[in-house]
Amino acid sequence: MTGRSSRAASGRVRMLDVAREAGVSAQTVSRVLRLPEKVAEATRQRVLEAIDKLNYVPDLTASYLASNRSRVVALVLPSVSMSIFADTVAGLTSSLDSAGYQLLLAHTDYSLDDEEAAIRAFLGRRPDAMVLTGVEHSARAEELLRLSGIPVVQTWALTSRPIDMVVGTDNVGAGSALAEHLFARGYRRLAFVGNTELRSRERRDGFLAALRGRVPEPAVISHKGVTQLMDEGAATLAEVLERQPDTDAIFVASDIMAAGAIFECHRRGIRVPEDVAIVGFGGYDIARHITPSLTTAEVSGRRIGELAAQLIITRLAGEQPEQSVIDVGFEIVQRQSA
Amino acid sequence: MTGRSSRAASGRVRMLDVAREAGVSAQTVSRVLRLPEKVAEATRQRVLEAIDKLNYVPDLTASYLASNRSRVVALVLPSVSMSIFADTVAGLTSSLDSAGYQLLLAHTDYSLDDEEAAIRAFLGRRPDAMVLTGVEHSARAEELLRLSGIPVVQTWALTSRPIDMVVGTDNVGAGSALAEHLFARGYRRLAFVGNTELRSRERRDGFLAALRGRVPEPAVISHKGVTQLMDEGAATLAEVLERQPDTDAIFVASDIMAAGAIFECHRRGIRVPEDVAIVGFGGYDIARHITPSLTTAEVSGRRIGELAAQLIITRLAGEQPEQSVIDVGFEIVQRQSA
DNA sequence: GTTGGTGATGATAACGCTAACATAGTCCCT
DNA sequence: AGGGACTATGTTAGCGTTATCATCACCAAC
Repeated sequence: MTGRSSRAASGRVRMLDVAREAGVSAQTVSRVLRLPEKVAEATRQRVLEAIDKLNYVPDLTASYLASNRSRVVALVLPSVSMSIFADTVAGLTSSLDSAGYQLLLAHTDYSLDDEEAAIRAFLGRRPDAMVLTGVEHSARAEELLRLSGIPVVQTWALTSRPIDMVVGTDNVGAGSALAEHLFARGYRRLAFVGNTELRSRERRDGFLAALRGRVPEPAVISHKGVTQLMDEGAATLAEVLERQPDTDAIFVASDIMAAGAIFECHRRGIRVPEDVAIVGFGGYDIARHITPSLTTAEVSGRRIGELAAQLIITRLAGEQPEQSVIDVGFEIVQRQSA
Repeated sequence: MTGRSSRAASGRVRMLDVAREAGVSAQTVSRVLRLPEKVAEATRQRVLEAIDKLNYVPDLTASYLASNRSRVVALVLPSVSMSIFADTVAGLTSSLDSAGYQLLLAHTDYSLDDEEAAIRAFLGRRPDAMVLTGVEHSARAEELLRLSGIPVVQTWALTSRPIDMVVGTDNVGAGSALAEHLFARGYRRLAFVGNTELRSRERRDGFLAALRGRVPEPAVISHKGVTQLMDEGAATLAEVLERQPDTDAIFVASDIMAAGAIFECHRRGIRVPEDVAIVGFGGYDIARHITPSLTTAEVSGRRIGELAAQLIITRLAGEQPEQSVIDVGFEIVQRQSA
């Protein structure tokens, strides 16, 4: 048996093997897979049987090379301990799956350098589109994305000058809405707990701006950890109470951390909201379930994912979406904790 | 300008463009990328400058086609609302990233048919390895994986006959260990809450087997939902108490659901563990933080991910790992809830 | 000064697929 | 009966990379 006569060197079944089995050309097999309505019923059946018999799995890598469509969407997340982004991923995949796209995943550990590396590595896979978290990226990363020419969706935050498209919420607005909520309910000695990401900083800025001049300057605690959110919540609660013992309300920039803070209050015998009120951000399951239940700014992560998928699908179909900046909004949900 | 003379039809920068810019052949550019020590220092510098200047991003798709190595690892999870699997994903990616592999992700919604579809789609991307969750798969899926010839790691459960390799824990053993724990602490009117997956069924079987003949047959509640775990936990608690009002201890097959059950107890004024004791499985953050803290069987999801990555890397380096079945064990951690 | 080894680089032929064009057959209209 | 339109299928030529082998310059050893 010489050279490529049957199963090529790799030993894998190729389209040509299927074609021979079915007595047609490779192109017809390709058509059965991609444009079945263009192939006569009888031929199609024979080809499908051959595919089944030989356990043929088309090589999408080669398909990309020939057609320039990879049917892969790349997703860059800050962290894969993604309780926080799980809904977004779910919304994204459920929409993309049905359109035949697959998901390539990377995480950045909240570092712009790591993000650039991830984006660079992703571009080598020639994805049809890319989804990023946040709107803050290295200049080089933005340049590479622009040059790549693929649709790019930034998520969770908003910006008037997206790389391409953006689906998110107004973090500054959410921060000030929560500030107003706490102020209206009579809290005056406030504190903010968040991390160093842009989104968290925006919530802080909105929070502080809304309160400026009306209450004493709130304490601001910033933490860098990203993985053990509940632990961080517990630890920062302690820090807040040490730095500003008369604090009567805390805005914790994530529900998971806020839950950690509430649990720490339980352990210390601090009553929520009587001794200290707590509000969160996100709208995760635990906010509804925890006792006391958590007042929070709800954002639909799932909807962000779905809209991002929709934008991508529209663009890949060659159309222009109506808007390239979508604000999914937020809702202040009042519960027991504040 | 005719045909391929400079930037090909796609408009993208190819290796050949870099080669021309640097005054070398494409093969030399390829070598700079893959075997830099084989290229003279001066040449290498020129090539690197050209790459930088042209913003060249190598096409890994074409690279795969030529070299038969994709440097992609595919991961199939039951659900991407993956609070449960987040640690495994983290362990997996941190090990694989540094080895230069990228991660392709799909979810199955706990359906074997969906899993088969995901596996089939993945194989088309020609991953260098595949990681599955659980050890239960459709016959066709197993066949496709065997035929593909790539390393396959099944995770979280154990089996003596893996498709290829497996890293997990003894779910039956964990179930019976928790049963012994509850029995030793004097609980006699027991219940089990889990879902229909094999891993959950194994925990149930171990639990029931350990108790058989020693206590009245425990109530068994099975649920199918998979996304809103805390909601499920709350709902099934209600169901347990209705079906078997004198229940004094419940084994809930996942910490997240167990937390949901504890929260429901708070709401109903049921004291844990005085009125009803609760134990979970997993060892997630919330088990430590919730009040009362949750007694559970801890399994290191992160370690599962790391070991899976290690097995893959070993195999892709052409070596044979010492064991193809790795039991990461579990640890019964006693806390306040039982 | 020939031989042979070594190190750096280049030329060519795949890898498995699809786009684009080519061909042959069929049907219908005038 | 001839022409045009359409349908079903085949042929050819890449897509961007790397494996393999070839080439060439240089130097050491005899």
